[in-house]
Amino acid sequence: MSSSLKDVAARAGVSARTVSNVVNGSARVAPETRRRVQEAIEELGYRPNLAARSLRAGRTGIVGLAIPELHSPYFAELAGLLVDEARRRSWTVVIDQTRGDAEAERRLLTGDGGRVMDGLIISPWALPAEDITAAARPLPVVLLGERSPQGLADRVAVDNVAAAEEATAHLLSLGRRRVAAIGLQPHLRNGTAELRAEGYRAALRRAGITPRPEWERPVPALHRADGARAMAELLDTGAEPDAVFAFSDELALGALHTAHVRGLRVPEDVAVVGFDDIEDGRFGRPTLTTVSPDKGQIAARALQCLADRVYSPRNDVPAADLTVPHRLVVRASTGG
Amino acid sequence: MSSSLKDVAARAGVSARTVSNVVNGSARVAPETRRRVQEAIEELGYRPNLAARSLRAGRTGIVGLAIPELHSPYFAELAGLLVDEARRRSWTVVIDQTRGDAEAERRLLTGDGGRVMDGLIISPWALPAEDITAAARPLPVVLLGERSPQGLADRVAVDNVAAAEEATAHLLSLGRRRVAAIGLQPHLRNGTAELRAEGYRAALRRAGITPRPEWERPVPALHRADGARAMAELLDTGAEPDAVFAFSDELALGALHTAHVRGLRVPEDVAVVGFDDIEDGRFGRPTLTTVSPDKGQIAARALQCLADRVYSPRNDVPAADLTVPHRLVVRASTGG
DNA sequence: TTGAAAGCGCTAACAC
DNA sequence: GTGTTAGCGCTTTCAA
Repeated sequence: MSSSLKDVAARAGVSARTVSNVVNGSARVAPETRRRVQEAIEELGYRPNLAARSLRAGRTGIVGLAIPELHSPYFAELAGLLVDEARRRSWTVVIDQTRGDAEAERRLLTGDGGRVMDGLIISPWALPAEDITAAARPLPVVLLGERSPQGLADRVAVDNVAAAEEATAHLLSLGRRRVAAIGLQPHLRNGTAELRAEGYRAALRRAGITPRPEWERPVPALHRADGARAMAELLDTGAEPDAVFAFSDELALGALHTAHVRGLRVPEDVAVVGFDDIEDGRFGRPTLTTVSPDKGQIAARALQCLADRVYSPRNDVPAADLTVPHRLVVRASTGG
Repeated sequence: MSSSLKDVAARAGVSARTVSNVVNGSARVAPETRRRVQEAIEELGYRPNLAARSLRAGRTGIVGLAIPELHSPYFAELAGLLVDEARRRSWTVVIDQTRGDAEAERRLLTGDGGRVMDGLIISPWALPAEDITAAARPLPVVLLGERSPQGLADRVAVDNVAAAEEATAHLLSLGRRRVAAIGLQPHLRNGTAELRAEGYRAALRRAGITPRPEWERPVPALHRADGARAMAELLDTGAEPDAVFAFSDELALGALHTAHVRGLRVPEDVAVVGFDDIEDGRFGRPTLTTVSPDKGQIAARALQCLADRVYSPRNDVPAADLTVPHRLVVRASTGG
C-alpha cells in the first residue's frame, strides 16, 4: 500500500497538520520543518489521496461531459477543447457517451455518475431540457446546443436559426432554386435539427420559394452513411435538387459520396453546404462549404458557467443563455 | 446541502447499516424495512457520496485514458469503444490529452491525476515506455501500441511490422515499384512509426527492391495537413512514386488531397494505402484502402488487463503482451 | 509555528 | 435481520 499523510508525519517527526500545510502551501511553515517534511514525502513517495480530500472539501474537481458520440468528429473536437480548457482550471473531465439513448442520458444523471461530478456539460439528444435539469438536480448543468431551456439551466449554443438561414441564402445566391435539406430528426427531442430546418425554410420563403416537404429528408442519425442514404433518396424520388444543405458536415460528406457515385458534379450539378466545420471537410474532395461555430468559445464559456455555479455561494444566479458566434466558410462544394 | 446516509436512516427509523445494505443490495433486508428505506431515499433525494465510498474502498472506479489527441478520428473512435467497455464494467473513464507533449505525459502520471485513478491506459507519444511505467508506479498501466516495454507493463497492440509489410506487399502486388512511405517520426520516442517503417522496408526487400531514403517522408504530426505536405514534397523532389503507404489514414487522406490538386489520378497514377480504418476513409473520394486494426478488441483487452491488476491481490503477475488482429481492407484507392 | 482531535459519508467487523 | 461503531486520509478548529 502507498503511504499516507500520517506516515509522512511520523517519519518527519511532526504532526499531520504540519504535513498538510506543507503539501498545500497554506499556512506558514518554518523552513527547516518544511525541508524535513519534503524529504519524508520524497522518501516515502507520498501522494495525497484525492478521495479523502474530496470527502473533506465536498467537491471532487471532476466535471462531466456527456455527448452522444465521441466517435463523431464534431464532438471529438469539442471534447478535446473542453478537456484543454478544464485542465487550465485544474479540473478533470470524465466523458460519457449517451449514444443517442434516452435511458443512457437519464442513467447518467441519476446513477452513480451524478455524485462524483461537481457539474455536468451535456449535449442533449434524446431528452428535452426539462427532463435533464430535473433529473440532474441539484447538480449544476450546462446545456450545449439545446432549444429553449427557459431559464432552467445555463445554455451555450450558436444561433442555429440564423446560421441555417445564412447557409441556405448562400446557396440561393448562387442561383439555385431547388434547395434540399438533409438532417431532420423528428424522432429526437433536442430541437437542434428543428431550429436549423426553421432557418432553412425562412431563407427559402424570403427568396420567394415555397418550402416543399419532399425537399426535406429526415435521418436516423448524423453519420456519413445517413447522409449518403438521404442523398440517394432525394435523387430517387425525383426531387432533382440543384443544392443541398446538410445539417452536419458528416451528413454532407455522405451526400458528396452519393453524388459522386451517381455521376453528379459538385458544385456544377449540386452545390452542398454542411454544418460544424470538421477537419475532414477541409480536405475532402471537393472541399466542403460549411457553417463554422466557434468551438473554442463554446468550450470556454461552458466551463466558465460551470465554474460560476460550483464556486458561487449563491444558488439563485439566473440561468445564462449564451450565443456563440459562427461564420460561413465558403469552399469548393459551392464553387468557393 | 444534499442528504447523507445518516439522514435517510433517521427518516426511515433504522440504522445507517441497514440503509447501506439496501443501497448496495448486500445483506438480506426485511421487505418491509427495505420499502421504508427506499421511500426515505426517494423523499430526501439521497444519492451516495462517491468520495466517501472511494475512501473506504481504496478504489475510485475511475480509469484514466491518455491519448495524444481526442481530435484525431482514430483516437476518438478508440476512446468511444473504451468508454463503452468501461461502462460495462461500471468504471468511469477520465480522458486526458497529452497533445504529443512529453511534459504533459509526465505530469499526467506524477500529478494529482495519478491518485484519482485506479489504473491508466496510455497511448504514449513523446515518452518511452520505461519512463512512463517508472513515473506511474505503483499505478497499473496498460500501454497501447508501444514498442518493447520488455515486461514493464501490460501492452496491447497490432503487429505493426506485419501489418505494414502486408500493406506494402499489396501495393507491390499491383505492379507498383516506386512505393513511397509517409509518416516517419524520428523525433518521437514511441516507436510505432519505426515499426511500420521496418515492415515497409522488409516488404520492399522481399520484392527485390532496395529501399531508398528519398521515398521515406517524415512528418511532424499525423494530421491531414501533414500528409498533404509530405505528398507535395514527394512529388516536388522528383521521387515520382507510383504508390504511397501512409502510416495513418489521416495522412493518407491528406496525400489524396494533394494528388487531386496536382492532377494525379488515384489509383491509376498513384495507389494509396492508409492505416487505422477511420470512417472518413470509407466515404472519401476515392474510398481508402487501409489496414484495419480490431479496435473493439484493443478496447476490451486493455480494460481486461487493468481489471486483472486492480482486482488482483497478487502484485507479481507478469506483464501481458497482447497482439490484436488486423486486416487489410482493399478499397478504391488501390483499385479495389 | 505546531499539535491534538473532530468529522466529512460510507462500509463492514462485531454484537445482539 | 438490524444496531453500534471503528476507521478510510484528509483538512481545519481550537489550544498551546
